[in-house]
Parts: sequence; C-alpha cells; structure tokens
Amino acid sequence: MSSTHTTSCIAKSTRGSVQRWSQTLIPTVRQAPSDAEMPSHVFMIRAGFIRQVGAGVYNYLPLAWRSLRKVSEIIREEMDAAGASELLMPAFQPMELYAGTKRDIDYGDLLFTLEDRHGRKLALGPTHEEVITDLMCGALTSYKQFPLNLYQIQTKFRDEFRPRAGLLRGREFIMKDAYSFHLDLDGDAGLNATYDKMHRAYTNIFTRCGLDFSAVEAEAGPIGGSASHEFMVNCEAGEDTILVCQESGYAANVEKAEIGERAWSFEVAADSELVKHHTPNMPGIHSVAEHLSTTPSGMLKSIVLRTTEESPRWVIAVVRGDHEVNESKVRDAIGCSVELADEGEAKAAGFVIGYVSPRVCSSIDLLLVVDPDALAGASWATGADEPDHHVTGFNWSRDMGDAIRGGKIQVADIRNAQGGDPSPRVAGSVLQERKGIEVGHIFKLGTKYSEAIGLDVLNKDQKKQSVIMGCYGIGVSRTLAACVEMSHDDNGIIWPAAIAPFHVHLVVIKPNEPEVQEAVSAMSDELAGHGIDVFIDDRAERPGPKFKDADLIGLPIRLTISPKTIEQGEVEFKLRSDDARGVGHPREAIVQMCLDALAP
RNA sequence: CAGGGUGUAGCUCAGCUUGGUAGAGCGUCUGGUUUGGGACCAGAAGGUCGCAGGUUCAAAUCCUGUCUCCCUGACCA
Repeated sequence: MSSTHTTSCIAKSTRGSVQRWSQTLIPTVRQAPSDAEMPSHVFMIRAGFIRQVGAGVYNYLPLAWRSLRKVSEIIREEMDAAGASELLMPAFQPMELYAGTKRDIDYGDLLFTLEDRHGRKLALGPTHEEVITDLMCGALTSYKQFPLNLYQIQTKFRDEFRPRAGLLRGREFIMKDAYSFHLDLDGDAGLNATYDKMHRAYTNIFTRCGLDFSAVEAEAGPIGGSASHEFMVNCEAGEDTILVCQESGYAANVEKAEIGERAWSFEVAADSELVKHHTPNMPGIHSVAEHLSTTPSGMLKSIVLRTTEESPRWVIAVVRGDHEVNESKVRDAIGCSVELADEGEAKAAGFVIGYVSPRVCSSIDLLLVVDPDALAGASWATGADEPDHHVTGFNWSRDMGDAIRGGKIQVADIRNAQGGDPSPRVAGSVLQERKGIEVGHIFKLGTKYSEAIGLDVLNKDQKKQSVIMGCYGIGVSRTLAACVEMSHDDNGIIWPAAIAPFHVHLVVIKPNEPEVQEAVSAMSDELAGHGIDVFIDDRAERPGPKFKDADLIGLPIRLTISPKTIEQGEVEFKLRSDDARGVGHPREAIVQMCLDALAP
C-alpha cells in the first residue's frame, strides 16, 4: 500500500492516493430506492456515493466526500488567488443578530430555529451575512483595511418547504460563502472590482470542475442588493430557465431577462362587437379559451396585485393569456414592490377574481400596467368583471378610451421573457430558452446589511460611512449533483477528471493470483507516483459486476489487469466516455496514456 | 404550507378488497462448480408488517389518531 509520506512539513506531496474497494465503503446497488427519480439522485445512491438520513439530509460516503474535497480545493485555490481568505464561522447564530436585518421574517420558516436550555433562541445558519457583519463591527476599524474578502466552506441549514432530488436541494448542504467589504463602488478597492474578480474566479472554478455552465444576469432575491449574476450548469433537467441571445452574448434568468422593443398601439380599430359569454366551471385559461373558440394568446390575463407600501394600492397587471406576469418587472415599472393580492381582500374590494378585465379600472381606483404584447391586437377575449362570465371582442381603443385619454394606463415590459422573444441587445435577434441548475450566485449587496447592523468606519475624510458589501455563494454539494445531472449515461456517472473521486479505476480480474496482485501493486504505485489517484477494485467478484460497477461509479479511466493481460504484457485501457470495450496496450505505455487522457 | 401518494426483509415489491401460521425476486452468508460485461447448484440467515390506540376469539389486513418519506406548486446555493 503506497502512502503519502513526505519528509518536509512545507512541501505538498504530489503523489496520488491509492485506495482499495475492500478497505472502504462503497455500497453499490442494482436498484435505487423507488423515491429517487432524478438521474443524479439515482446514480449517486446506486454508485454508493450517498445514503439518505432524512428528508433533504444525506450521508456523504467516501466517494462523495473525495469529490466534494476536490471541488472545495479548486474553490479554495481560485478564491485565494483572487485575494480572498478563508475563515470558519459557527453554524449556531443567536437570534438577536437578526433583529437589525429582519431577515428572520424574510426567511420565515426557511430558518431552522432552536432554543437552548436557558430559553435563548438560536438559528442554524442559512448564510452568514449577519454573523460576519456583526464580526466586522468589532474588527474593521479603519479605512486602511479595505478592501477585504473573506470566505468559508461550511454546512448550511435551510428548512426547505420541499427538499428534493438528493443533493440538488437539501435542508443541510455544503456551501462556500464569501463576503467582501468596501468603502467605494469604483476603483481598485471598490465593490465593482471585487465583484468582477469574483465573476472571473467563479468562471475559473466551474471551468476547472469540468462543467458546462453559463453566467447569467439574475434577480437579487431576498438576500437583497443591486446587481447579481447566477452561474448555471447547462442541463435540460434544470429547474431554472435562462434566456440567451447568441449574437450579443446576453444571458439572463427568466426572472430578470429583458425583452427587446415590441410594436404596440392603443389605436387599433375594433373589428368585432363586445359580446358577453357564460363560462361557468372553467378552471384555467385553456378551457375558457377553448370554449370561446380562441387560444390563450388571443386572451388578456389581468392579475390583481397590491403594492407593499404602508397604505397599499391596487395594481392590475395585464399580459397576454399565454404570458406570465413578472412581479419584479412590475415593481421596476411602477417604482414600488408588489405582491399577489390576497384573494379575500381583493374580492372585498370588488374584484371578481378569475374574471377580472382591464375595464375594472373604471369602477375601482387602481394602477393599470399593460405589457406591449397585450396591446398588439384588435380584438381580445378577457374577463367580464362578473362571476362566471367572459367577453370577446374587447378592443383597447373603443372600450378603454377614457382611461387611455386620461393617461391612466402605463405600458411596460412586465412579463417573463420566453424563447423567440426579441433580444434586448440586438435588433432582429431573438432569445433562446434553456434550462440550468444554479450552482453559484454573486451579489452586490451595497449597504443593506451594514446599515441594518451598524457597520460603519471613519473614512479618509474622517466621516462615518456605511461599509459597502458584496456576497458570493457556491453550492458545493449541489455542484456535485449538477455535475452528475449534466454528465451521465444509461450505465452511470461520467465524472470530469478534476472532480472525480479518483482518476483511474483499476479492475482486477482474479485478484487472488499472486502475479496479478504484484502487477496491480506495481501499476498503482507507478500511477500514484505521477500524481494520479487510483482506485483498485480488488473484490473477489466476477468480471461482470466489476465492469458494471466501474461504469456506475464513472471514473474517467478504467484499467483492467488479469492473468491474460499479464501474459501478453498488456493492460487494458478504456475511457469512461468511450462506448467501445477496452483495448489492451503495452504495459509500458499505460502511464503515459493515463497522463495524456487526464491532461486538461 | 396546500393537494396527491407512500410505509411489509438491506433493495424492489406481492399479500390488504373478503381478518385465520409472514411471501417472492435481487442482495447477504455457507459449501461446491465457475471466472472478461450483473453465473449455476445445494443450503442458511434476515421482518414485533412506521408508531399508538380501538374493534374482534383472532389484525399486515377493518376503524381512529399520529409520524415518516416521495411527487406537484411558491422559495433558493
């Protein structure tokens, strides 16, 4: 058994590690538990990487832990190279820390809370903005200390409404979170410079991990702040939708994606009568459209929203029936954040929920915001503002003339973009829709947390100034799952070399034969000497199960040694990504072949 | 949280309707034959049927409660 002894305490060993199946725990199974559905979940269980403990809580078995450590190491190298330094904060967080930011309210039930024996309330950290900002209050004392970027790799806790798909969404998961501190937005020490550095570091990290990913513009969400980018692993099974303009390189999450100019006019002449129809018991826009002999794209959808101000106002957002209202865009259009109206309150105010039309603005005081696509037609089907009725033949110019002349209608991009929409950057180009799994997210926080918690320092001009912050997250355990989701076939996982638990899977046929054992030791020793991590399947199994398990585990290179190959002076070599069976090669050529195959 | 489903051997599942000795396949263990893509023969171990209560002479099965886990939705690394 080779080891990684070094005589020096400063020289890092470049020797690869060698591990034998018989000495570790890799419980592969032919049949995954029936509750596993996503490929990453199924294969990580079948290949013996993880085992479930509870909903969204998993054991990371030796293979998974090796991969996680490799991902973490890549993250550390790139973060350190970008000028960040690692620290470790506790998972326990006193509830008082949330008093300033009120994020306990924003997070709500997502926050795991507990009480100690003295009745003090604690949270299990979902992220660490509060803790680190509080830490900095006592540690950042001079403008000369800026900029500063600190990170940690640590287990996070979120009581997800619905954990699922193995490591893709756990309640306990491993995350890298980084926080940067500045006094300026611009300049070498400013937030923008560090944000750009992090953007590059993330690009390096995910590239080195061997992932096919896209960096896209994103909504900041409850973390708060201004600019934000997400790093998405490109994968059809992803939960997130992103839109891409090939010509300009523009890419954004559907929550954020802008849509290019669309032609519209209030002055489209009516071409049919306004007719009322009885439409009882028709859930959903599709059944109504069918009953009215039209399609959702021939209908108007009027969503009742409420502003979140002290004295809330009603807002009606009108989009075409086949489009989705985007609340963030409505917020940007009217300059105030909104939320879906409570159904009871809306009914009490006179809205006939399910049958609302733009015409309701004549009877109720409200803000009317309309998407351009909802104006590009002469005749629409929409609600009749009375129970169980819709109208056809609605025409903006004829039926909303007063509101239009009164300037009561605001026209703005307020819907989610979708494939085929015009690009916001290049006229004539269209957006393409893709799916992705979010593995990283970077934010410009600004002063949200420093103001709430009171993190300020004296600047050069001896003026008190709130510290400007950025924060940068990577879902480490999710990255692993996303990688499997992105890279697998019917037989199992296909790991990129950089984050595979080992580089070489050495299948041993007849492991009890002395000459085989000798050949295996020599081979693995030589490979390890070149920095290659070798995994030896030394089990007393027949060849069939061994090959099946090798495919399942998915290490990049498979070598096979048997009495036959020894007799021929060969070792069989096969790449996991190749479908063909392995081919024998001269024993002396093998190490170089492995090195070539693993070269970046 | 709302809606739907589920819980019987390590895994996949049958048995439940109509109450009457706990079942199969895979896996595991033993012995033998095998040995390059999930072998064969013979044998063995392994379950208080999620938990609690109730009905009954008798409950995996019927009733009540409760918990678990999964799926669909809003949220997020």
